[in-house]
Parts: sequence; C-alpha cells; structure tokens
Amino acid sequence: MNNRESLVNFILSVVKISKDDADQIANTFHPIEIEEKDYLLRENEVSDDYFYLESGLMRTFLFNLEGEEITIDFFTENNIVFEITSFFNRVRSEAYIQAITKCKGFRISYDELNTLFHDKPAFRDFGRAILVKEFIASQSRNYGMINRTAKERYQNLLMTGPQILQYAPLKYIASYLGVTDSTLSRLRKKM
Amino acid sequence: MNNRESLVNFILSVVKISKDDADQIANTFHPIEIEEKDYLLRENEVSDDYFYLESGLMRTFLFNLEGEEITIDFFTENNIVFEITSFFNRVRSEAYIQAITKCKGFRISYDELNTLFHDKPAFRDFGRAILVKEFIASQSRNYGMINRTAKERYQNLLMTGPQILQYAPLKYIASYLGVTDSTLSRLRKKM
DNA sequence: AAATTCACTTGACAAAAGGCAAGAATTAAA
DNA sequence: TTTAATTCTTGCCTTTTGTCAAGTGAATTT
Repeated sequence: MNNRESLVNFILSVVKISKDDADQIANTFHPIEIEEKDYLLRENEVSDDYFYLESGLMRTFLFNLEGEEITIDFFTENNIVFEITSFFNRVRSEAYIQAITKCKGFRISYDELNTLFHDKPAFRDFGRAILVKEFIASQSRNYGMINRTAKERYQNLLMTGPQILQYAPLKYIASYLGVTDSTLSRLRKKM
Repeated sequence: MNNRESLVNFILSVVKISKDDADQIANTFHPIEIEEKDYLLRENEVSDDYFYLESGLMRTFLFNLEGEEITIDFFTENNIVFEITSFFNRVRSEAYIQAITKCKGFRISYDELNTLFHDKPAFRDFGRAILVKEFIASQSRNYGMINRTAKERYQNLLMTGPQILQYAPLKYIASYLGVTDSTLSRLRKKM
C-alpha cells in the first residue's frame, strides 16, 4: 500500500510550511507502482512525471555512441525522480528511467506541477529546493568523479549508497562509476 | 562601460516575456566590475551575489584534502554566475569565485532576487530556467568526464570553450579536466 | 534435464595517466 | 637588466585501468 504520509513528511523535511499546506500538496499527487524492470520513461518520450519515490530503487541510463548502456544515476527511496531536461524543457528524452526493484510512490504531471506552483506559493520553494538539492548532488558527484580513483569512487558509493550495491547488478554500477566490469570486479575482490 | 541592454537581451533569450518586464528586471540589477584575479566570493563567506557576467572569464575553485587547488568550473560571457549551495542555502561557501580576466556585469543580492520573484512572476520562470540550464550543464559535464578519456575531454573543451583555453593557465584547465599538469601538457603537444 | 543466456571473474597483455624531478620558457620583481 | 618566481615541458619509471578472451556459476527457457 502506498502511504501518502511519507510524502507529507518528505515535503515537510524540504521546506518549512504548515502541515495543512503539505497535506494539500500531497493530495494532488497520484499513487503509482512500477514493477521491477519496467520503465517510468523511455528514450524519445517527453517526460510527464515528477515522481516521489516512496520505496524501491531506480536508475536512469542511456546508450552511448558505441551502443553501450551507461547508467547515469541511481534513485533511492524518499527522493524526487525526474528527467530534468525532458520534463522541464518539454523535449524528447535521450534517457530511460527504469525500476531496478519494484517501486511505489506518487506522481504529478507537468501541468499539475505548474498549477501547484501557481496555487501554492509554498510549493514554489519546494520546487526550487528540490532543483537546488539535485544540482548540488550533481556537482558533488562531478567533483568526486574527477578527483578520485575508481577504487575511492567505489568506496564512496559503499558509504553513501549501500542499497545500490545490494540491488543493482555489477554492470550498472561499473558504468555509473565509469569503469569496466572487469575493473570493478577486481576492485571488489581487493576489499 | 557596462551595458544593461546585454542583460535585457540575455533575459529575453531565456524566457518569453515582454521587453517592458525584462527592462524592469534588468533595472534592479547593479553594475559591478571585478579586476583580474580578484574574487567575487571567498571560502567561508556566505555568497550574496547572483551575477550576470557581461564580459570576462571567471572560475570557481576549492582546495582538496591534499591542499591542491581544484578548478571546478569556468564561467564565460553572457551567463549567470553564482555558487548555488552558498547562495541558495545561505551557508558558508567551500569554494572561491575568481575573475581570470577583468570582468564586468550586473548583480543582485539574495533578498533582491526573492523580492523580484515575488513582484515579477515572469522572473520566477527565468530563475527556474537558469537553474535547469545549469543543472543540465552539470549533468552533461558529468557524463563527459566519466565516459571520455582525458584527450577527448580536452578536445571537447577546445570546441565548447575556446576562450577558456585562451585565457586560463594550463594548471587551471588540468585540474578542471581531472588530469595532472604533465598529462595535459603532453596531450596538448600531440595535437 | 539439457540448453541457452546472463552475470561475474580471472589471466595476460596493452594503453592511459600519474609521480617525480630536471630543465626551458615566460613573467614578474628588484 | 638581472634576479627570482612562476608556468610549462619532458624523460624515466610506476600504477591504474582497459581490452580481449576464456571460463565459472547461476538463472531462465525449452
């Protein structure tokens, strides 16, 4: 069963607003479930999901010029999942968003999001806070990729995302860390 | 001389709003100049600048655990320059923002930005568009760092930011690309 | 249960990049 | 203009990571 209270709590943890406002905002979201290996978004679709992931593990990936699947990012519980380019710019997505394990949560569409922005000033702050949060996460990931060896990057993931290592297959993690399967397998052995 | 029309045109290029609105928004910005090697932001300060860079070249950098200076990002003309974490979360900055060449442009403070968000609904879209744009840039830089060799990253910078290669010293570029000075020097020779 | 596929591991070798140190070359300072 | 700093280049050698290919084991299909 989806539990809307977890969304309310998530909203309250992001911005300082009244419980009432948070309830009203949460109530405009729609519960959905995604089965293991199913997609929230496919290449060439225009994303229309701003998705609060209540439970489960997801990833975004795309195919590079050599046709290899590259995992761009993982999403864990209690986070907003969306493909920013496609969702906000209303353009076709280059990436997929896929459930690694069965996922549950709540979504709203682009139009619903904008209506909320209009009707609930408090939600604007929420939207901005989410963007800022994700942006910072992206920047810090950037920094980590450039200034650490593959081994350090793996150790870091071990600390920050143990759920990922538990449920995602090695090849997803390898391309996410920017190493080959062989290299990751060897790193893992040494630890 | 600072030229406010360039800011108006920048705003108009980002969001579809009236010339009148764009003028009013641009008029709340204050002209500033930054001399070569001077700072817009220093470590441990709380950033209070949302800065439109009209001309010049800037960079953000920080010191890693080994005490080495790491260039995180370059900013070129006709872009908004800000340190997102410190500016939006009102926390002390870990990074510096420095002018590589003499810079001119227009700034507003955090409070002025929020007043504008409140008074000018059109500016909200602008603010969001800038966040989305920078976020996408960060993601795509991320992807490039992980899935390309140092040589390819350098070639890419050659295409996307020739001004950077022209004015920034090799060591800034090397740390930005995640390689040592020696490696970058060798790459450069081979081309 | 056999066959097929998939996920992961491992070995041998190659390529990419780093560490260190010495030396040019350029720039800034005295 | 000479000295001093800084920036960049280069040689030698090490470490890290990649490539390719073979092999194991588990899971899925038929």
